[in-house]
Amino acid sequence: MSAVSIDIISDLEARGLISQMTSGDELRSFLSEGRTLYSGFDPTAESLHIGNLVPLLALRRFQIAGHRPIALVGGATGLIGDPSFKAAERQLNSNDIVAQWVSRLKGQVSQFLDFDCGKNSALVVNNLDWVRDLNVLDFLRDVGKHFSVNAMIQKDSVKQRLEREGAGISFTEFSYMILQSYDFAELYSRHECVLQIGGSDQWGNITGGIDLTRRVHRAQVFGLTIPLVTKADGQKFGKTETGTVWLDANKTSPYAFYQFWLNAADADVYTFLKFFTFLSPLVIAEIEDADKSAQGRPEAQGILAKEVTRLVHGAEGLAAAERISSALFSGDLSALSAQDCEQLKLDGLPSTAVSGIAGNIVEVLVKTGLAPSNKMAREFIASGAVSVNGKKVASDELSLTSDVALFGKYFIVRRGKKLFHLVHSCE
RNA sequence: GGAGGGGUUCCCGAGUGGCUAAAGGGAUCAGACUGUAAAUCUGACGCGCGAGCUUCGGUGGUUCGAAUCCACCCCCCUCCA
Repeated sequence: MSAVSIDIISDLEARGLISQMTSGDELRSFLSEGRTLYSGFDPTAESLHIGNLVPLLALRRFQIAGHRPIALVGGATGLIGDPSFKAAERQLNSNDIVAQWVSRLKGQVSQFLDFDCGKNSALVVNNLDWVRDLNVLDFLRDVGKHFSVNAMIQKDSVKQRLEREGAGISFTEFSYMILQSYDFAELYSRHECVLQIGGSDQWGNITGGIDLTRRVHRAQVFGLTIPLVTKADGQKFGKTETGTVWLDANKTSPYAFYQFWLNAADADVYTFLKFFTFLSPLVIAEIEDADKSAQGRPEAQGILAKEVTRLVHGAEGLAAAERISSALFSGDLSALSAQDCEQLKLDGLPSTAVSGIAGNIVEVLVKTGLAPSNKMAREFIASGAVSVNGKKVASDELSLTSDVALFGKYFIVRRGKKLFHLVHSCE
């Protein structure tokens, strides 16, 4: 491979994306030529979530810098379950389910990488392809022999499971590290893959792979980990009231996705820009300076939401998200066309179909989940928190009838500042 | 196996016969202020329009009346063996 122009390590450093790496200076000079690297994604759900985005985008960053990324989908490791820093043993998923998830993740992972750019075109692989036919005796003799249990039980990632009483760890999960290590060695011999990246919880598994590759192939390979995304207020990143923020548009709509980023705290937003966008650290610093000297609303959240939504859901997904957002939050729903209303539903605004007359506002609030009970619904109305089609609801007696509907059939019900629900009659 | 302590509304945690749907704090939600922020302030926070109804590990009991007393059972923690 040829020399590369971008010093990827410096870029990652400037973004705060490096947690740990093996032999730093050596790795840096090693990367002055185009190399092959990989990161793994285990199928633990039917979709990746925004936490997976950081290593995924890191692969992309390496690719842009001239290296060849391999996205490994863990069809084999996903059958075992990574115990790293997990408090308890995991439930095994069936072969069918995992296989299904693997094919979904392959698709998702692929949208972030370039598969047609010459020498550093990306690759997607499935470790089941080389683990499936491994036989137990060969595995124990050829691979297992290189691992010292004494060393394995020293790893931080499994320590609490070994020490905490009541938790425990099965042999199955304990073997996970070996399996992942084997991947690295295998990718080295198959594709000259010399670097593995991953979240900081993967350090133990990565160093395991480095050791194995050295022993089996007498080759030096490297590892680099990325910090976990944390929030300034100490809360867990990537969750909302409704749960995990997924990359799959069917699980988290582009609108909801966009809103998630738009609501990033000031204390987090510049870090997120560095982590989740390809804007240069310099540009991000400029944005930060501008926001600081200006008063009022900062620009950063808007830029972040725009960039990440476009990255994950494309220009169309972004357009939909922006359109819905401005319609809902401007309060002026009169600008919406009948088609827009239909579109809102498709774009992922939570919606409920009702037959005939939608009914009393209290019932509607409960039915749509905007209020947990009639009592609460009345309280929300009394405190002026509810509006229908942009008009504040003044009485519990309001009925949603066609004469107050948009285009005779749509009601955009709002509770509080940011919660919307589309009610539409279905005939 | 022996001795002690405990299980209260989402969480922590008061409450030891009526004034207790149950103090206080946290979380959450709403309103005001703002930037669809933060901080702050106000309010709500079992269900019911309401009279009222259902809650305090479980099941029975005492009582006009129990989260509070009694019996048995289940679970958790500490100390001893």
